[in-house]
Amino acid sequence: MFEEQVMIDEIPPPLQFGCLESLNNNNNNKAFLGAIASPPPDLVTSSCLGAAHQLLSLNRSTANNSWAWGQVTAEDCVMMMRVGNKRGGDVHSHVGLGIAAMKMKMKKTKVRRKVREPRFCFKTMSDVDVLEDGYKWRKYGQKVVKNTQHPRSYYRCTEEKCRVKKRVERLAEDPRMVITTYEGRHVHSPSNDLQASETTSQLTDFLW
DNA sequence: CGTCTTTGACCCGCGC
DNA sequence: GCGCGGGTCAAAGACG
Repeated sequence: MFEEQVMIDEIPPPLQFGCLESLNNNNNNKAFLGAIASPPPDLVTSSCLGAAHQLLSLNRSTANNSWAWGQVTAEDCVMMMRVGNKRGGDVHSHVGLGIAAMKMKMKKTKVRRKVREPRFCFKTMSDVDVLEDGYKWRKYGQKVVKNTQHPRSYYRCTEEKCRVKKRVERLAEDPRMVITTYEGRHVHSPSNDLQASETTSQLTDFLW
């Protein structure tokens, strides 16, 4: 689940993060999650500035269907995330939330490295592959990945100038689980009515 | 007719 | 250098 992106030479102390919002998705078939925490200062000043706040981690609390405060390790600096879900009739239940732990590696030598967009992923149990997240996506590719039975789909945000992408694939071990990986950050607000109808839409500014 | 999906080809990074 | 595999492109087709 964790994606190795870049490494950190110095391991900062664990960071605290908290849940910004949590709704039971039985509530009108909508569920939003959000979490935020500060990136390690040394990352912000690094040449990997864009990636300094892309580390995500979230732990599900026990039985009350909410997202609890948790501790982020050096690898798991949480900035923010948002998971939207609005599809009448479809059954989605967020049973787990993964992290694309963006680990920054600041090599002492000058190694040219492709700058990667912020990226995170999460796992959702769902009948449908593409979860409604408030943004409009255009599919631009599909690929069968080795050692998996299910193809991986590639989507790009349809908004002009927005370069956010997402990958959607099903877990090989459990086809009921959908793994969605977002890459990049939206430069605009969600496009559909999901946000407008959301009672806690004031959080949207925080979230992508 | 415009928009979106499909799908084979192509590109490129990485490991050997 | 070569082959493999993941990611992207783009033409063609489907659909509303």
